[in-house]
Amino acid sequence: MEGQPQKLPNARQRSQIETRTRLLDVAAHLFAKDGCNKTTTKNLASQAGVAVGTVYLHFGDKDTLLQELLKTAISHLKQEMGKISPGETDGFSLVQAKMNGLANFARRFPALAAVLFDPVNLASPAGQDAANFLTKSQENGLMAGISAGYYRGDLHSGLAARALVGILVQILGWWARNPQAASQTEIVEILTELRMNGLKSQG
Amino acid sequence: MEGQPQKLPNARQRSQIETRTRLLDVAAHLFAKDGCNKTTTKNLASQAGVAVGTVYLHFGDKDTLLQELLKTAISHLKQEMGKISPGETDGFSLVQAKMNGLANFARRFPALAAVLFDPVNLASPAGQDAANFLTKSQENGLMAGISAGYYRGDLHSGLAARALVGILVQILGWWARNPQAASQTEIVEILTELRMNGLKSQG
Amino acid sequence: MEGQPQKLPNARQRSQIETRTRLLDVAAHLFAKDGCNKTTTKNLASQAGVAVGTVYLHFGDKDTLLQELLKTAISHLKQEMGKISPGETDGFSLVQAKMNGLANFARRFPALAAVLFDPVNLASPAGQDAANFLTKSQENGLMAGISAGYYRGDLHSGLAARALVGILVQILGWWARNPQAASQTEIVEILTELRMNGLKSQG
Amino acid sequence: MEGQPQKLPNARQRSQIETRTRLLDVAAHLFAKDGCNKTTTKNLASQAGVAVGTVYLHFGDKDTLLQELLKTAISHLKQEMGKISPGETDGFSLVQAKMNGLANFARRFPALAAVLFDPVNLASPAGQDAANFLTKSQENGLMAGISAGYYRGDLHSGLAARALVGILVQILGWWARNPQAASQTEIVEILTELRMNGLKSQG
DNA sequence: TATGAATGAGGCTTCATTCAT
DNA sequence: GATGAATGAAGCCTCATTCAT
Repeated sequence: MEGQPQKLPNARQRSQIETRTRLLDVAAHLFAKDGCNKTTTKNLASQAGVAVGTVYLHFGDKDTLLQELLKTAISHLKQEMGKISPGETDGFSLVQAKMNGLANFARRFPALAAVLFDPVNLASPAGQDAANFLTKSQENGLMAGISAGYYRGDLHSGLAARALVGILVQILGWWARNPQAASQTEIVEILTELRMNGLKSQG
Repeated sequence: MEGQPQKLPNARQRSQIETRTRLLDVAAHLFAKDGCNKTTTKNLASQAGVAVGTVYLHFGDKDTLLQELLKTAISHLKQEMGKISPGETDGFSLVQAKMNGLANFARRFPALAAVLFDPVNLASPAGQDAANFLTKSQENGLMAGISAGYYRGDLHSGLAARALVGILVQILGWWARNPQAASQTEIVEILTELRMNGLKSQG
Repeated sequence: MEGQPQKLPNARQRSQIETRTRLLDVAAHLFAKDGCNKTTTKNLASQAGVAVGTVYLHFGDKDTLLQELLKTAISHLKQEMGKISPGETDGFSLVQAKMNGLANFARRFPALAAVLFDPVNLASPAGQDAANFLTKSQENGLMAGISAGYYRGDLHSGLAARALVGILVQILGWWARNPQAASQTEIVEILTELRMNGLKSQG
Repeated sequence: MEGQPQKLPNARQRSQIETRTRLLDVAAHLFAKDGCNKTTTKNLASQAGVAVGTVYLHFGDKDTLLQELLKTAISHLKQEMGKISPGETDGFSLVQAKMNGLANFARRFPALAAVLFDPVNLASPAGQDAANFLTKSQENGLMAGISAGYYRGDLHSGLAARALVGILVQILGWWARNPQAASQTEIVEILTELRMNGLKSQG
């Protein structure tokens, strides 16, 4: 090995443990850019500097790779949401903090966010868990808000949760792909306002 | 002749326009059920009781067929929206009427609605027009509302329009596929409320 | 009929007997421009202002249509060659007269010439007759020339005939498609010279 | 293992380069026999003992495969022509040597010659390079001959080159497909004679 | 672990031809 | 004779996946 001429670092030169990580990383970026369906495993492999077979060695199939990606995304999202001060109990502040957590996730992991907030992925079999998590956590938040009196008691929480996920997918998925198109403040503001006050003027 | 076994009347016996209509109808249902990408032209043709070539005779290619479908959907949607009484000027009532128009469309043309409110279709080249129409009409509504003072003047209308489209796609697309899962009243209510008051309790 | 509004003359308005002629004419031009294989029967029919079925009514299939075209071409060619004065007995003058006859044909019927001198057509089953005619007539001319002492007695006439056909296909087929690129005089000269003296300088 | 039935070594056991070579070889023979258009990729693959995908793995598409074939043919042809003694300066001998080089190529690589001297291929987009090479090299030879005084100064070299290519396509293309129908001597003789003296008797 | 040539089912599209009107 | 919607075999190409090295 020491006799080898200098090369750009490729898969062999890097730690094997890194391979899996790099594959996930490259996959996140390609899936974010072109979508999972339009990203071929061959392209993914070559971008990652490994052979196609290696992808299958690590993930079994493309679907599992997507699942892993979504799992990772959810994990980072949870971590971000976990940073919210538990003292936050005021309705508006709490929602704002949550929306900020979501936006933080999208800003820090734009590729993962683009993959997570991609309706195609959420609708695929591999995305069931992620979709359920998003819907459930929205629904839980809503139900907690109802219990606490922040939200109307007659709210159809399932339906509302669905709508909220739609907003997140549309806004955060877009923002993750176009971070320069809006500031985090704007994103958090629209998400919070829409949830708390709708669009109506504060008359 | 009398000895011949009964034959189903084949496509050649049916009129051209009937075939085209049937193809659009079958395509709408298949695209609604499985998505455009997972619907093969062969399957579409056989479900419609015609040969593959017939699909291409009528639509040139799959993309054009999708476009036709979306055009039809938009046309029905516009028609439904056109029924709104022009006297409706009150903010809440107007929004409610609009949401009801959308829901009417989804109820009356569930397959077309499922195709129209499918993010994959809206993101495809064939869906550009439809996507633009949806976004523009949301944005126009928002700007009219701002002018009329119903909505906050500092609303980032592009961002808000995006969010609203996300809600429609999520709620109406889902409802079109699962009409039994919610009543039209519930759908209209959540759409209207979310837009006018957000989710917070009317305290 | 008299009550009909004026229309561009289409198949119905023209004599039915003309239909066949028009089909042959349009086919000649399309085959000349794009080749037989790239000309679809649908396109042919629409250019001729008739329905696809009509093509099949008149010619049975595409191959037969090509055959008819080649037959017509050969017929015109023969007619042109028949104009050569039977008194022409001198070797050079005779060849020149023949080459001029060929060039006349190509000039007067450029589309037919382009179809006839198209190697793809000559190689197709439908072109066997035409190919044989061309080769045979070249060979006959050569053998006559040999008998008359104008050509070398040890000439491999089959081989030479093949070469001559190659020249005709290449030169006349090209000229038929690009009549402006060379004058008839130049065409006749090169064909005659090549045959009589080769390319060698007259030293 | 010993219980396993004997298997033909499949493509996977063979080296990449071997497969590519075999594909080119089989393609050359099929294209020579039936023409490129009538050779299906499926048939090509099965004749080569590989799956369809393998063809596309190696060549991207059918056109590129044809190009490779033509490139190879030109390369062999150039090699053959390169063997001509540079001392050959006499007009007749030089032409004879060149014609012999061409015939050597056709004799040694009959399939490639049949593909190269196929007017359909030369007219296709993939054949542009090859067609240009053939025409150009004929034209160069002619212009050199004119300079050296071997050919008439008033020769329309573009037209003459066209005629010469026509002869080569017709004679060598045919001979490559029917090697038994004429001896190399005959081929070289007719090509040389036609070019140097035409067909007339040496009176 | 890693490789990457090979696989082959399956998708989209074309077009010569038919046949009921 | 004429029509033209319909047919369907067949072609080209893609890409997730496998497996011998």
